[in-house]
Amino acid sequence: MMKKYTIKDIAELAGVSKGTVDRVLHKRGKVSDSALKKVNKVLEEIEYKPNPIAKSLKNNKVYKVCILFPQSTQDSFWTPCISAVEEIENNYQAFGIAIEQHRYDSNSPSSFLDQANSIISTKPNALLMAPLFYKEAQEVKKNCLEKEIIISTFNNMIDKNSLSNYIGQDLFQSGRIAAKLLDSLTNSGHMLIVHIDEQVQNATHMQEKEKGFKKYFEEKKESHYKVSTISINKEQATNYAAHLQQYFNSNSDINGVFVTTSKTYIVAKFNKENYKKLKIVGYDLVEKNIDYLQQGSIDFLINQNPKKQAFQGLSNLAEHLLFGKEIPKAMLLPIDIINSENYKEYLE
Amino acid sequence: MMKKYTIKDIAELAGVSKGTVDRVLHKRGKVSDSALKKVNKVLEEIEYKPNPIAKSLKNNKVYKVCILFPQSTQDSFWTPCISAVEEIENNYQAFGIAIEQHRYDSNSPSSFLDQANSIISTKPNALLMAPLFYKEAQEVKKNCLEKEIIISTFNNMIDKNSLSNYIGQDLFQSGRIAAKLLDSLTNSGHMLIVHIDEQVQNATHMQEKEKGFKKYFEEKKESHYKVSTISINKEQATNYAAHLQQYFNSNSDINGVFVTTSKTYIVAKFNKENYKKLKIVGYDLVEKNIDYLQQGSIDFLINQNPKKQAFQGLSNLAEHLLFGKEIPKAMLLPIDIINSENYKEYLE
DNA sequence: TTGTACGCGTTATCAC
DNA sequence: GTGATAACGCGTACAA
Repeated sequence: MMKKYTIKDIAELAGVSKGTVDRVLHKRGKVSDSALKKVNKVLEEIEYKPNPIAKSLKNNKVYKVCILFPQSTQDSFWTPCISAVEEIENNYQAFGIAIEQHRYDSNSPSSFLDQANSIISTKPNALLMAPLFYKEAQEVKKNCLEKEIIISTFNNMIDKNSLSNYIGQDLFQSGRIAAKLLDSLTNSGHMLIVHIDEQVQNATHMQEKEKGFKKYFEEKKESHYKVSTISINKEQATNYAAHLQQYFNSNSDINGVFVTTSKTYIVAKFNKENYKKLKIVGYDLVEKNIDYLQQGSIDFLINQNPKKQAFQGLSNLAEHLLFGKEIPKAMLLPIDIINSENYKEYLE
Repeated sequence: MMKKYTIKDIAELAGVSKGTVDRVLHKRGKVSDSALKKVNKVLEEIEYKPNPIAKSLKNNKVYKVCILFPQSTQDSFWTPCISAVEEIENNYQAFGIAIEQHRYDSNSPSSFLDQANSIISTKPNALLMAPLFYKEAQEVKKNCLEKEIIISTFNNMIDKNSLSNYIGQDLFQSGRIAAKLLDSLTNSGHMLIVHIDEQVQNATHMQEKEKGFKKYFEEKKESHYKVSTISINKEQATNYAAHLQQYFNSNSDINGVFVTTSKTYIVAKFNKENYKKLKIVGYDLVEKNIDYLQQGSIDFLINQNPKKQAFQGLSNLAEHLLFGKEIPKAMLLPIDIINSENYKEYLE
């Protein structure tokens, strides 16, 4: 409950003026040797931390932070990001942070680019985005740098040297986790990786997961494991069940399936209605997946936690703008393993 | 980037002085009808949010927040709390929050009480504690209330009606999670719950977990499951292996074990060296558990996340003291499922 | 090279 | 009832 040391205190202790202390602290020069020594002596004895509240008091402006991610009508994976925005607004609105939410069509690179450029033209202080399209994201990044808009990305990385304040998960490791889970669920040795219904833009995503998955089984020494991969794209989407049935008929030794996207429910539905022998591990707490998780048709889900990603990203930006905190170059969030009993707490 | 509305703005718009606006906003009375109407009219038109930074500027004091939890020499479960304290210090020291860390002997109720009372006598602004001892905790709580010290608890609850700002997990649900995990790992029907090496004070903890575990199997319809329970206390601790061997010899159908404490490694060690057929689910990311997790002798760990608990507790207190945010009466944190592939991100 | 005065938004006090 | 003013801690502009 003691008092905090302020510049004024230091000035009094050193027998100089506030201005002089300020010049010493900020190394602006124009200080006599004798004054410098006096101030430094005091600074050594006490521990001075500038008050960030007072610092930011002068900023009577509203910082505009924009967030850009896909529409959730197309993929409910993104829905939780909305509540992240709401929470951040509650926390930081009074401090002068205004969040603007923008969405784009996850099937249209040009929609992403248009939205991003329209945001940039309004000159926000910072932009947090989930960039599905690599090439377009590069351009957006360039435009932001030009206009001195701070840029952060979440869920999808746009450069490996992390120059864009990435918040997300280690996708390779995430594939390993899926492998370990299926390994503990099954005893047979034939696993299937299923890529469902995603566009080219997510290729890196799925590839990383696949690599991690395979790596796990390669490392297992007593390895009698076999890993196969199939991709199902939109064109075949009219009849998933027939497609899957056909595949499993000729590969009846498979009993573990790793679905690399949030469309896990498609395989779960097939398994529940037709096949009934698969152990399934997939991604994300979307409604349909949770249904099958509760019914026991999906064994585990891996939570990519889009809400936490967005929340962290916005937090980092707000704290930086308000209090000058450094933005971490890369934050790898934990990868949550979800089963029918612990999903609830992760939903909110 | 627009300007924020301040009291001064409102005063100008309403044609009154700042003081009058202040009296209206804080309902201090002593305002004429005409002035009241003018100010209220402006307030309806614009959206005014007081600036919490300016509010707290006047507080040129250091708030003292104490945290009290068991020594980690006795149980490394508590070690991560230290880094929670460090992170909070980094975040809030400059705002005028000082954290004081205190520890007690987890085997000694009187040590807990002594430490707590010694803390209280220094009159901190708030106390966050992990109270292992129910009776003593009641007394501590009473003493805090008398001295107007804000009290919060983490990891262990001291009242069910949540009058003490509890941060922790749903232990019943945590038992259900363990059950589901063992259910997916084994096919036989005999499960064993092992309570190891804990004192009476943790009885509630372990009972809740046991209840949840049993409930899960009761609910399973096609239930050919059997659940047994054993407790191993300190006296028998000299020879865990013999003790366990004896039990399993006469219950050889058991192949799933749920250990309700962080001493999970004891059963894992026995299994690795002597028995080799158990699937094991237990608690907490302590070093020995992680070793066995990596070796495959423990299948899953449930993370009670003491660091996050402590971090949340301290955050809540700091934000309350600095900016007047409300302290949640109860925060139930997610219950993390950990395997050999995802423990790393949860450690830091 | 140094000291002083002012502004930021809020609140409390004091004089009218 | 009301309005003017000081104070909080920091940065900065300006005068000495």
